[in-house]
Amino acid sequence: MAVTIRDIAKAAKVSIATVSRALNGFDSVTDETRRHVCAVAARLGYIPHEGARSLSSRRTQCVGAVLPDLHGEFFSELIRGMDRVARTHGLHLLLSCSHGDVAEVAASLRAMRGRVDGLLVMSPHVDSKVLEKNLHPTMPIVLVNTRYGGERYSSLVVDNYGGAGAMVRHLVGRGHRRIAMLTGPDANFDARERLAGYRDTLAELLPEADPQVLRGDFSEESGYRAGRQLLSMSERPDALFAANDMMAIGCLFALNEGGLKVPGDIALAGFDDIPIARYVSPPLTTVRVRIAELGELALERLVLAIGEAGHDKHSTQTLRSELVVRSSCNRHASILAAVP
Amino acid sequence: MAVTIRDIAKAAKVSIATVSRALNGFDSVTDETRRHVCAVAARLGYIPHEGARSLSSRRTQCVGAVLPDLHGEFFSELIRGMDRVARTHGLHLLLSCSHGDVAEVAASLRAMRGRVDGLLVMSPHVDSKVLEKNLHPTMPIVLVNTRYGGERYSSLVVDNYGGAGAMVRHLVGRGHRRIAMLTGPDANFDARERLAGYRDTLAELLPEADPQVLRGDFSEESGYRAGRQLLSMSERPDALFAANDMMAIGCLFALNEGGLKVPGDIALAGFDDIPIARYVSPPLTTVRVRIAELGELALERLVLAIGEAGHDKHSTQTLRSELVVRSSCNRHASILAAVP
DNA sequence: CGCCCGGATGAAAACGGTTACATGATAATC
DNA sequence: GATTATCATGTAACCGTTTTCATCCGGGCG
Repeated sequence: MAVTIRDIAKAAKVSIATVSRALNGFDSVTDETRRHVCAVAARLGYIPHEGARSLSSRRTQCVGAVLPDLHGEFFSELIRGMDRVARTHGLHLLLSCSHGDVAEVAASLRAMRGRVDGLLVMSPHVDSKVLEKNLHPTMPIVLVNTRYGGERYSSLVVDNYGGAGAMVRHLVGRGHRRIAMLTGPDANFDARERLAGYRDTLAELLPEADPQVLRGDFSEESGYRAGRQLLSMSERPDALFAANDMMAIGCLFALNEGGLKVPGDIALAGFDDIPIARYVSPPLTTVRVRIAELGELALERLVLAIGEAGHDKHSTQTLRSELVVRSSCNRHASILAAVP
Repeated sequence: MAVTIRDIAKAAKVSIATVSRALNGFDSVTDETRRHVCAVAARLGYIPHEGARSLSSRRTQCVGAVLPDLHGEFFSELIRGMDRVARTHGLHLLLSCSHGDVAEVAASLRAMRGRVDGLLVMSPHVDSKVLEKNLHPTMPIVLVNTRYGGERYSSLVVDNYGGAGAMVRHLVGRGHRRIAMLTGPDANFDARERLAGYRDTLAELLPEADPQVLRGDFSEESGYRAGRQLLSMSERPDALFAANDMMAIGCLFALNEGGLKVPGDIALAGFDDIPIARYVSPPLTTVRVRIAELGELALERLVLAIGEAGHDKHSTQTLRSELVVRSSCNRHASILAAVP
C-alpha cells in the first residue's frame, strides 16, 4: 500500500541502498543518479517512514518531556521554551503528563524507550529511585525542578530559596513586620524551598517575628480560602506572601470581596510571574522565574547530553530568579512612615 | 548494550517468539513459561523498545498535533484537552508547531509519517492542497479550525460566526448603536468568520449603522494600538468588539491609560474566554469557546478515525460557542434608558 | 495400535529503513 | 599494459520487535 524505498528502487532501477543514499544526500552518488532517484521518489509521492529510520539509525529525532501536569501558564511557557530549542535542532517533542501519580511516571518513562533520544523529567514528587529503575541507564536525562541528590543526571532548578528570600527582604524593607506565608503542597519540591527561604530570611531580618504559615496547594481555590481566612483574623498580617501567583490571585479575589484593600490594608505577593500577574489589579508583585528560559536551558542541556552520550559531566544549574515589584505591595508613604 | 528480547530468550532458554508472547500476555503460553520469562525479564531490567514494536505492529500509540503556535492560553487549554483524551486511550502526544509558515507545516506533516497513528491538524492559514500533498493518503486526520471544503478529512470548527452574531445581538440589546469591531489577521480562518458574523448581524439588526472595522492581528500589542486609536477619535464608537480576548485586554489597558472608563465610556468585548478574561478589571464580556473540550472532541474523533481506518465517514462538526456576560459591557441603567 | 487433533514452542519472515562490505568499472601510476 | 587506487553501485546484514507458519509432542478416538 504505502510506497517504500523498495518501490522507488524498483521504479528507478537501482538498489535500495542507492535510493537511501540519494535521498539522504550522501556525496558518493552521481548527480545524475540522485536527480533521477529524487524525481521518481517525488512522482511516487514517497514520504519516509521515520519509525523505521529511527530503528536502524538509532536516532529518533525526538525528545520526551515527562511533566506533572499541563494545566496553567507555567507549563504553557515551559513547553514553549522547550519547543523553541527543539525546533532549532530539528527535534520533535513527545509530551507525557503524569498527574502526580508515581505509577504513571514510571509508565511514562518506560514508554519512552525507543521513542526518544533523551528525556526531560520534571517531577516534584518523585525521587530518583523511580527514575533509575524505569530508565535505560544510557538514556540521556535532564531533571527540571526535581529533588535529586545524585550525580547521574544533570539537573536544573530555579532559585526558589533565593527568590523567596528576596521577597521577604523586599517586604521588610517596605516596612512590613507581620509577614505571613501561604505555602504550596507539603510534598512539593518548589513549595518547600520557597517556604525555607521565607523562614530563614525572616528569622535573619526579624528575629523576634513569629513566622505565620497558611497552608495551600498551589491552586487558585486554596488561595481564595486563605483570603477568607485572613478576613476573619483578629490580628491580621500586614503582608501575605503566596508561594505562587495563582494562590495570590485567588486570595486577592477573596480580599476584594471582603472589602479589604490591597495594598492599602494588606500587601500581597506571589511567585512565578505568570502572564496573568500583570493583568490583575493591582498588578502583582512577584518573583519572576523565566519559565520559558527554563525550558530552553533544560532542552539545550539535553541536546548536549545526547550529543556526548557517555561523557557524563553532570551538574546542577540554578536559574536565578528576580524580584518584580508591582503595585500589590505599595504601601502609601504615610503608612510606611508611621510603622517603624 | 541494551537488553533486548533476544537476551531474555537466551537467558530463559526459550525462543524470542515465546518471550514476545509471554510478555504480551498471549494465552497460548504456559503459566509456568510465562512466569519464568517474566522473572528473567525483570531480573535483566528489560524495557521494551517501542520504536521497534511500532515498526512491526504498525501501531505507534502516538498521535501528532500540528499547531500554528504554542503561545498563550488557547493552546495550553487545547493541549490539555487533547492530553486528557489521549491518556485515557493510552496514546502519546507528539507536538509540532509551525509558526504560520507553510513550508514548516509541510515539513511537520511529513515528519509525522511512521511516528504517529493519526494526526490532528490546526492550521488557520493553510489550505488542503498542502495537506493532501504531504500526507499519506491513509493517515487518519482531524482538522481543527481549519478552512476546508473537501470531504476527505473530518473537521471540527468552533462556531465563530454564530458567536460573533450573539455578541453583536447582545451589544445592540444593551442599547449600543455604534459598535466597532477589531479584527484578527486577514488570512486567519477564525478571524474572517468572526468578522462575517459581526457584519451580517449588524446589518440585520441595525441596517442604517455603518460597520466600523479596526485591523488587528490577535496580539495584545495590536489591541493596545487599537485602544490608542479609539482615544484619538472624534466620533468614538460606544462599543468595541475585539476578535479575541488578548486584543480586548490590550485595548483595555490603552483605554485605562487614556482615562476612558470601561464600560462607562465605552463597552468592550472579546472572544475565546481565555482564563485571563475573568481576572482583568472589569472582567471581560466575551464569547466562550470551550477550548479544552475542543481538544477533547478532536482527539476523540481522531481515535475513532484510527479505529475504523478506511470506513471514511468524514464530517464537519461545529462546536457551539456561548456568550459570557461580565461587567465590561454593563452600561448603567440610566445611560441605557437615555439612548433609545 | 495407528491416526488425527490441538496446544505449546521454535524458526524465520516480515516491518522499512541504514550501513558495512563486496564488486566492478574506470582512472591514475609506473 | 599490468597494477592499483578510486568511486559509484549493489548485496546483505542489521536495528528489536511481531507474527505467520512449521514442528513437535501428547492425548483422545476408532
